[in-house]
Amino acid sequence: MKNNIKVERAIKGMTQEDLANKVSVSRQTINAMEASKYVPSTVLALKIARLFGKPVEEIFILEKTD
Amino acid sequence: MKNNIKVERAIKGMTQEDLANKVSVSRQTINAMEASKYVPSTVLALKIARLFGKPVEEIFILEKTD
DNA sequence: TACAAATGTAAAGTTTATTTTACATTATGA
DNA sequence: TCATAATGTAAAATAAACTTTACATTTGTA
Repeated sequence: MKNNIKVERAIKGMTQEDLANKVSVSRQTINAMEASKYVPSTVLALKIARLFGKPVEEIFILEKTD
Repeated sequence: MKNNIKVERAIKGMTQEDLANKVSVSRQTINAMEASKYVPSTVLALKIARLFGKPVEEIFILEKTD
């Protein structure tokens, strides 16, 4: 699975820390997510999508290997 | 977070095991998810939503406590 | 009723998400 | 250039997802 968090965050002009605070996770979690180092929970995905005003499917994209 | 998996599964006429096989998890994982015993990963949520032909947000719903 | 399928549940184990702390590197603005 | 903000990264610890095995209960149906 890949994601567009970095792009959406840039559109909103937010830092990783800003986003982390808004969705109540650590900055490292955001950083690792942007680097696709792990798959976030559905709660986190829903919060991020809601914050960015886009559907989950537009931000998190399944890949063939998933 | 709550979810409508049980309802959507009934609409499709699938058993927990059917669904488990389709999204490559164990039947117990589906059973526990339906009982909201834990929050699934985003990959799993995307697979389930795709299978049901509905957006993630229609199947997984954030609550105030999230 | 009886049998089978479906569901519920539980415990132990493995894997993975997330936190915390800490430091190094990179960008940016005065 | 200097200072500071932002980002990258890493290791250790904790929490949570998910698996496997196993059994009990419920439900549908012949």
